Amino acid sequence: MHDRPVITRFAPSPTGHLHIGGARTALFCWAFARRHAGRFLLRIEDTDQARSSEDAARGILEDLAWLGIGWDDGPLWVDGPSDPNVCSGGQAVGSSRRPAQYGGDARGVGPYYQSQRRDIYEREFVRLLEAGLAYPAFETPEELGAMRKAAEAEKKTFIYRQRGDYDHAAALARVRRGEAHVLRLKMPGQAITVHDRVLGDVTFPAEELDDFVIRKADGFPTYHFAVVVDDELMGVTHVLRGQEHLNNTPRHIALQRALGFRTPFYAHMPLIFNLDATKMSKRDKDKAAKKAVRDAGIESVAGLVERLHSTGRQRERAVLQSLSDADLQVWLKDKQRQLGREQVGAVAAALGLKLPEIDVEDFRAAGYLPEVLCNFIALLGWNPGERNADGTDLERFDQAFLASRFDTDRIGKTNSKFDREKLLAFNADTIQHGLTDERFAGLWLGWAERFDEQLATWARADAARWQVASRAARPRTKTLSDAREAIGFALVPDDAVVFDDKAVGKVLHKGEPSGLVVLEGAGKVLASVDPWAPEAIDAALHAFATDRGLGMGKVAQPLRVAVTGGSVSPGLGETLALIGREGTLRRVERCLMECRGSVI
RNA sequence: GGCCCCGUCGUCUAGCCAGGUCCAGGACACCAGGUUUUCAUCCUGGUAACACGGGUUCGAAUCCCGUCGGGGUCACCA
Repeated sequence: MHDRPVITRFAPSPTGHLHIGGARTALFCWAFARRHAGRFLLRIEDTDQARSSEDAARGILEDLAWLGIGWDDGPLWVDGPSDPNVCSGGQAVGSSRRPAQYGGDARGVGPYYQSQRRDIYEREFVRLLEAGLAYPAFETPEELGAMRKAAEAEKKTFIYRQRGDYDHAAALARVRRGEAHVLRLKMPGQAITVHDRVLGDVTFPAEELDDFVIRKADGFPTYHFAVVVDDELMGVTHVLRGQEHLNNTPRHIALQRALGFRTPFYAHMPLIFNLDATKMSKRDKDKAAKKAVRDAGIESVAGLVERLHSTGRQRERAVLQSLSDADLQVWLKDKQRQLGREQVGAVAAALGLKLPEIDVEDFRAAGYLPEVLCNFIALLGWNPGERNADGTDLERFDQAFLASRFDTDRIGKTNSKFDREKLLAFNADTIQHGLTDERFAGLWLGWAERFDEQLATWARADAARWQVASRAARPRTKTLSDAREAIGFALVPDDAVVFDDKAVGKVLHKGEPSGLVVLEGAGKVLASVDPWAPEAIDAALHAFATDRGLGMGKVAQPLRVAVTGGSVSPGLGETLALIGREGTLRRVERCLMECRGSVI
């Protein structure tokens, strides 16, 4: 076993989007395989017929691909990320932006959907049954529930054991007659020790181990069974998974022994929680949205749509309108009731609410960069233990670094809390110091095309302007989604600029000469600036300021207020360039009129 | 409740396995200054932790035991 090539696997169940915790598990499995020149395998555990869906499976593949966590074996993925500028880590597809291709069945150990492997499981069930290592059990769920309750009444944990009068031949006969039944594994009655690479040896006493179900009444294998069989058949050597699985491991080992399989190496990773120590759950988003609607005192769909109107988002609008007032009421009153993902998103958009990010898709929509997200989650439970040249701890790294250093020996044992502030700082740092303007422009556009149609349209209308916008927004941007705020003034029609009273009072009406006087003079200078580009505009304005013996602030702020309505914007040259000469002059003119007309 | 895991600044962590160089280092956040045409960036400085109690030892954040605290798990879900 020690000389077998390393094979790790990530095995999500397709019941929803990829959770950030799952992403870390996948990343670690991927990194471990890379580090040991092995293979990383992806398997879809869809043995729960009721909850699994093909859509969810596809979504998970896409999330992984976006993160740059490519898999060697598994479902084929050739579409590639829909975002042409997406960063890819690890087995990078390179700067040529070819579509990524992951998966396939080079070793011939597929299929990788468990629902397609039922004949394989069946063979193994028969083996166990014939060897007397597994047996049919006929209790109904109701009966089991009663037994559990009875045990509880005695303050004991219910442990299922084979009945003393169990008769294998008779049981098999009942099965042949077609009686509903499950299959259970006969536990060996001895303590089982898990040799864990993170936690060390962990021993579970025999009394704690029950004869658990390995095949459900519907004929599907349980998770325990499928995972053990598939890991063996697919050659998995190292199982890295969350600590919540530790208690399952003795069962898996018992199963491996019964089936004559090898036991892989195990490494159970600590868990990730919210900052407030609650579990990171999809419900968090629904909760936040519900609270916001209640706090805003909104009771009808129309009330929500009205809020949305000002921001002009068509998609969210349609989503909201698909809701009825009755739906909304029921949702508001019932704590348990949850809205769909799209609906929650639309509600948040209407209220200008930032939803807590839980799934990979949430972080993507919020404008986090995939390589930053990977960097950050890698640090939750793992640390390279190296220093930078300046003596600080090395904590910023890319996937290539992870792939070259990652191992189980530096995985920590303690659970961690997900600090979004630090993630945000990482993201901001990468955007501001780790990207060129060109690359940022591409990433931002890719993001807009997926999440902000209005911005994307504006971007496509004028490529040169988009370059300026990117240059202006990048230094003030922490996530791709807030870059828009930095240049939002440019998307507003010239006559719709709203002048902030405070700003007007402070920079236009005060001073000697007053802001308005300076503004008028600056406007005249601007009329003849050529070319209309940031550098030329800045140069002209500096000359103007020097000429009048004014500090730059005295010139910049009145202009800023005149063209954006407020006192905050990117550099003045960029700000004016984005608005255009015509727009700038019109805005200055309009400001002069309005503010002189209403002298305070 | 049974079983299992864990316990260093508010948060992520380095240090622990091979006890002294640790009155505990870094990062994020926070606070105070500085640079700057606004904002952001950037620079400088600061506050802040070995859960508690016993051992072992010349010496313990590091080893042992106990207490307390947190988490996981107890399904025909994965």
